Amino acid sequence: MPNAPFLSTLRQLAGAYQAFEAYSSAHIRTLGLTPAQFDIVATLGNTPGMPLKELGEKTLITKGTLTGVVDRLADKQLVRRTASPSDGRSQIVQLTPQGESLFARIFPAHLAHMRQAFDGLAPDELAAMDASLGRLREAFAAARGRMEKTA
Amino acid sequence: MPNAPFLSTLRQLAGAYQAFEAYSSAHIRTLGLTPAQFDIVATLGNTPGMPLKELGEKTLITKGTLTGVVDRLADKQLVRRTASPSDGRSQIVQLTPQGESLFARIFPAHLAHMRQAFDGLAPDELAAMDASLGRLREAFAAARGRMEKTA
DNA sequence: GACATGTGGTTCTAACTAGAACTATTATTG
DNA sequence: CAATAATAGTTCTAGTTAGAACCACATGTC
Repeated sequence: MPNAPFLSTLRQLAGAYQAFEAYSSAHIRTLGLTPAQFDIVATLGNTPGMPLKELGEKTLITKGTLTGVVDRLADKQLVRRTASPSDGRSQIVQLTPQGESLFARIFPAHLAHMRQAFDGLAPDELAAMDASLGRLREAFAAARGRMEKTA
Repeated sequence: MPNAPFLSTLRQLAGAYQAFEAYSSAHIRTLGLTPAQFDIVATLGNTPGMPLKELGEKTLITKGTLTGVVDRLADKQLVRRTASPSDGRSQIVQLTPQGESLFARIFPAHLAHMRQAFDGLAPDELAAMDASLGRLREAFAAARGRMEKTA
């Protein structure tokens, strides 16, 4: 076990993410959305809309999944699809008026809820976490790049 | 945006976890298992087996999900359920011989694969990440505790 | 020992998930 | 400009996911 110290880091990463997810999504569900749906509403808020492709990049949701999530939001009248004028393949997604008003109501509430979790953490500690996590992501991305080259 | 520095930390956390998941699961799939299935085989490896409850705690998989994942592993003859002698409600899960041999084959391979991602990271940097992630998880767990008390 | 309460697992539902195959449109290249 | 390759979305499949309702066994209390 001690000969693989990075395993501990992986467990911590999974544990921290899981704790975040549990804390965040419990609140989001009380607001009537799933985490993925909230993610999309939050990303579209205060924007004129964007193509599905861009939405997928920002929310880290892959395109096959995204179609279904957007479908359900459209069923709820929170979101609308329109054809892109510049690209015949592309669909622009934007909030409907109902979507906008939901965003205005729940986004600040969720922000406040998340802020509470950070109460005990000092700003410089946050900055250190930011940096650590960034390097961790870089490491995985770089390793993935090496892998794909080999394969 | 700058008035909520913790949002950046959340994005980094999600991004780092996603990158880890993508890197890890791409490899696991080439080994013929899903990430959840690998998690269970890895947890049961080198143990005499354990109740579903304990397996769920170690893998962070909730019990409703766990039943299905174990079912599929049992279908593949990698895992076996036996009734607990001490508790009539409890099911002990353990690797079959095929499961043991699969574990012996793929676990070291996956460990080596993961180790590559940490190539560029210094040991003290790893230790710092460990500590940061631990505090982050604590913060969410504490906040969740406060939430449940209020609700 | 009856009765209330708690706990381990399963089942059910609705949703998310990645990945692969597919369609339609756009870009590239000879 | 025709053939080819690339890209945006959708569809399909198999699996994971959380949460709630449920069942059977276990533990507490009186």
